Amino acid sequence: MDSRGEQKIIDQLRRSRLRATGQRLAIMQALDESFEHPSAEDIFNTLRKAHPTLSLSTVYKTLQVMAEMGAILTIETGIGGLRYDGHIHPHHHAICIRCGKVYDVDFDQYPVDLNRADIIPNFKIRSIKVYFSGICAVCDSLKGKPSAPPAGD
Amino acid sequence: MDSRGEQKIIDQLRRSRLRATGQRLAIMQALDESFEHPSAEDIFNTLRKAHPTLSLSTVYKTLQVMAEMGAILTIETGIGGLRYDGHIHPHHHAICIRCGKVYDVDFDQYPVDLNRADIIPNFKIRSIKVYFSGICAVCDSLKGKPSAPPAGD
DNA sequence: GTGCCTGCAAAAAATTTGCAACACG
DNA sequence: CGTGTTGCAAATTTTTTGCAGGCAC
Repeated sequence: MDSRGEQKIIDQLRRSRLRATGQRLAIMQALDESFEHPSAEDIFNTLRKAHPTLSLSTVYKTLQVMAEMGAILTIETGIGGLRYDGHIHPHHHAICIRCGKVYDVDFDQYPVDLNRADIIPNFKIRSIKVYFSGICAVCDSLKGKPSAPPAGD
Repeated sequence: MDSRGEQKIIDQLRRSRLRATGQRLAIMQALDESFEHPSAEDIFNTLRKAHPTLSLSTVYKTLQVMAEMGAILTIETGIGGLRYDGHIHPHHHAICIRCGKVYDVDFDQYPVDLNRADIIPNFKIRSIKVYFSGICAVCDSLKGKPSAPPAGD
């Protein structure tokens, strides 16, 4: 493992007084290489061949720690559990409410103001998330129209 | 129950070819009257006195149906489960990642373009959600700084 | 009446926790 | 070597499902 940011991750962990363990580097690398917005279980399954002793609960704990550090992003799909994104440059996500797949949306395609620390008095904003929720092309081609006109949710 | 929109809700259900049952009206009314962004269980607990036979699974099913109709909004907090909002005028949400409380943010305070059906080719957008995630005033006053500088998540 | 809905209980899914053994620094 | 981490299993939390009876239309 020596994806573009191994040392950067180690430094980031150290700065947070956390140890740079093999599990953490493996999980970070898996996220770095995936563009599928994997769940904790996805990551676990990806890594279990190369790391047979890795446990699912370690994956959960590690993802939590990294999200708290700001090293990765969490994506709430509203379908099933949380998903994770190792690519933290500003961008948005489009989530299919039928199949749960998550697509990236360029920030430049839908720019928003990221420096608005004062939206709510005394609320310390750590991130602004924009989700486009709807039906993806694949699902839309599979089924007919829903009974009610799409809106909300 | 005759909050401002009982008949409107019945019509909305009918339009979706759904039956207007007492449970559905009660749940809708509870959402209409709450500004706490309740969870399914919150709603269940609110209604159980007046509706002793109401079941939690009915609450889940009803909320799901209403979200699909676009009659209510779902809020993914990333902490615990889904939360619901009966007030569907355009607005955003700020979520405290420590206590899970959800605050409303005026749309005018942070306007975004809601008519961008073309962000992703062939993706049918049903809603655009903007979440501000961070630490609310109450939680911030309770604890000192975290070990790492806030960012991401 | 007919078929959609509900309630109940049980199952599934998603995540957290306690604790002894282990390894990073 | 001491303390943060891990792995394992069990516990929680959140949501879904199957099915018989009930109610809206």
